[in-house]
Amino acid sequence: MTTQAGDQLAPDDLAGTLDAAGYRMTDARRAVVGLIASRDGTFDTADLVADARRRRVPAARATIFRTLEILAAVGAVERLDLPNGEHSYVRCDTRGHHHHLVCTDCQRSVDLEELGMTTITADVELRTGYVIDRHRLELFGLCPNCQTRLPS
Amino acid sequence: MTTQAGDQLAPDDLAGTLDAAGYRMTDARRAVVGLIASRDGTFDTADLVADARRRRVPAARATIFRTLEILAAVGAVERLDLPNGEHSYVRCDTRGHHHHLVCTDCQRSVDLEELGMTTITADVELRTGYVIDRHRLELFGLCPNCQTRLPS
DNA sequence: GCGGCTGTCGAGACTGAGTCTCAGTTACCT
DNA sequence: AGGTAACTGAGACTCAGTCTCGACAGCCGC
Repeated sequence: MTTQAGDQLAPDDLAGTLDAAGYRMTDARRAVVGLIASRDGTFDTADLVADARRRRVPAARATIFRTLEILAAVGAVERLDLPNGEHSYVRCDTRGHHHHLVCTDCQRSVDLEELGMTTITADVELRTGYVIDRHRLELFGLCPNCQTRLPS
Repeated sequence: MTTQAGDQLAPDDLAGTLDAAGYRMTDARRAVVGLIASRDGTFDTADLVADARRRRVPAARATIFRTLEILAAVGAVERLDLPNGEHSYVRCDTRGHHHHLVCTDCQRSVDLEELGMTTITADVELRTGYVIDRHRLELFGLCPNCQTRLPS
């Protein structure tokens, strides 16, 4: 049910996913996927651009943005908004509807499936008359590691 | 428990809130609060800037941004991220922890208190070992009005 | 294996939300 | 009423994200 942030967005799977969705597997895309795979936790576009430059990976800024957009579209990556207002991305190790629990210290993230939100949304629909078709839930806290590392 | 988006952020209450928090009540701030009060549903900074210009309200762009920041700090307004990635603000008719349910068509918003998230977060803590100290939950759907207005 | 069609790429210009600066103004305390 | 610190407006600035366009390279059919 939960997936550790370590096991992976296998680049090969992704190639298949992109292919199936009608996208070409190019060097630049492979490179960006590689950069993302080597990241732990959340990251933003500036991180990737810096990584690409540092590792002399062939991927221009615009391409990184474009690839991220595609990866988000196929659900390999998700855009999220940190509590501080910045927004960043996380790898999704899970496909389909899920949520993210992000460590506010080390940024490491865990995917969470099925949290019983349907009960809550049904209740809200009943109370308000709205028909709910989408929700965004993000959880933030300290991961076990950071808890021991940072004795509050 | 739910609060209709119609009854208000009374400007006077707000003056009190700002005062208590050590902020001065200036013409510009009163003006911005007025603009927000006359808005229904979510809005973004561009909306307010346009309103201010149209209504010849004395509030410069920078001041609108600054005031919005303060109002968010005192909880009179909340910044949220629409499903389309844009981000905007909503008036909070409720103080303290609550969530927003936003109509994806007319943008009208309803405040929701206590949705039983503690059960969920406790469960997640148990499963993951994280200590959760914050979450963001936003619900999107069609309000009763728009449901009848837009026979799908 | 080889064109050719088309999707993609890189580089850099562009856009626009949000921030910052600074000199002038104003709310509020005494 | 006067002093002071908070606030304001105007406009310069920043920087994430988008767009453009000529060059390039996957991938399909032959």
